[in-house]
Amino acid sequence: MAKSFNFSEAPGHLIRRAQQLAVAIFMQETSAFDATPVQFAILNALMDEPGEDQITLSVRVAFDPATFGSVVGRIEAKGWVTRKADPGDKRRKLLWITQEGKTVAHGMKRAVAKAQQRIVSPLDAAEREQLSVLLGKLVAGHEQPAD
Amino acid sequence: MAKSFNFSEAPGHLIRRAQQLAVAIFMQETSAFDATPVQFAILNALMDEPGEDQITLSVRVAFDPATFGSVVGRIEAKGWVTRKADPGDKRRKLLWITQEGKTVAHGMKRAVAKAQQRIVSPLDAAEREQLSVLLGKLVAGHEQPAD
DNA sequence: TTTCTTTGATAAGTATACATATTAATAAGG
DNA sequence: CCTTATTAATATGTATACTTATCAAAGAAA
Repeated sequence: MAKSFNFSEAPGHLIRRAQQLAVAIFMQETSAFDATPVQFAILNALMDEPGEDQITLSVRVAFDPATFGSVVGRIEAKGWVTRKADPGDKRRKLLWITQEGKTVAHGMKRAVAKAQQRIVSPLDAAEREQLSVLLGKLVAGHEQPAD
Repeated sequence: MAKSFNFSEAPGHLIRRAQQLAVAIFMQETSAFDATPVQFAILNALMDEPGEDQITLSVRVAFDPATFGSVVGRIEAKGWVTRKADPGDKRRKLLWITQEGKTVAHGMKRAVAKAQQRIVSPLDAAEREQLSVLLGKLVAGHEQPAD
């Protein structure tokens, strides 16, 4: 006991376990749709900000830009989004959600909301609020500093 | 605003962001070693329970058994662990940490501990405790039930 | 303008995560 | 004892995540 690192109580381990659970629950609740959490997040973001370029959007949803392109390629292949070169800056590719993409995203909303509820279902209302605040503070605290 | 799902405040998103941060910080702090969080976790677990089989160990550290084998393959290639068939049950492969593996795991301990501290550094002592309790309750609450 | 730097995007390579299928071996039932 | 069900492990295929490299297009500086 003394020699090894106390793994199971480390914040990193708990966070990783929580992430596992969150993804698993999301996939269960949205199994009727052929979309991953990442794919839903992109569709969802594009409903608010149609015509955004990939980098800007990836930063906003906190996804790795390098991975982002391949994810977009997949949902583009499904016909949910369209990529168009920006006439003003030929480096940029602007993203637009299609009608079909909107239908999918809209159809998933209820299932996603239920998944989010299920994730925190072991906690009571006060605890859920606490957890959100703490995680929000944790994430925000690491955002700016070059730490 | 009304049409899209409020992504950024959803527990799933906050958990995912926290996980991103936790891994990034772990990798920064342990950059002097050629090991990932998963690889360290396996080495660490094997110091407590040498001679365990892969499935048992993967369950204990909450890793996917299918992925586990390939991870073990990589740290075996580095000479940190050894796989030996169980004479009593030829299906099972028992894992042993090598002296070299122990040296690596021991050398990483301080860096890993620092990483864990940095992860929760935006929170004060009371908040860290709260977060651990809440995440622990959340994870535990999803463990048994077939939900 | 010409060169230097930055930037959007993609490509390549490694490491996970997980579902599903397969194989070999063991356990259970009849 | 033999057929069936389970189980440990591996293999396959898809989907991320992130690093580094590369390319082309902009922008800035000289």
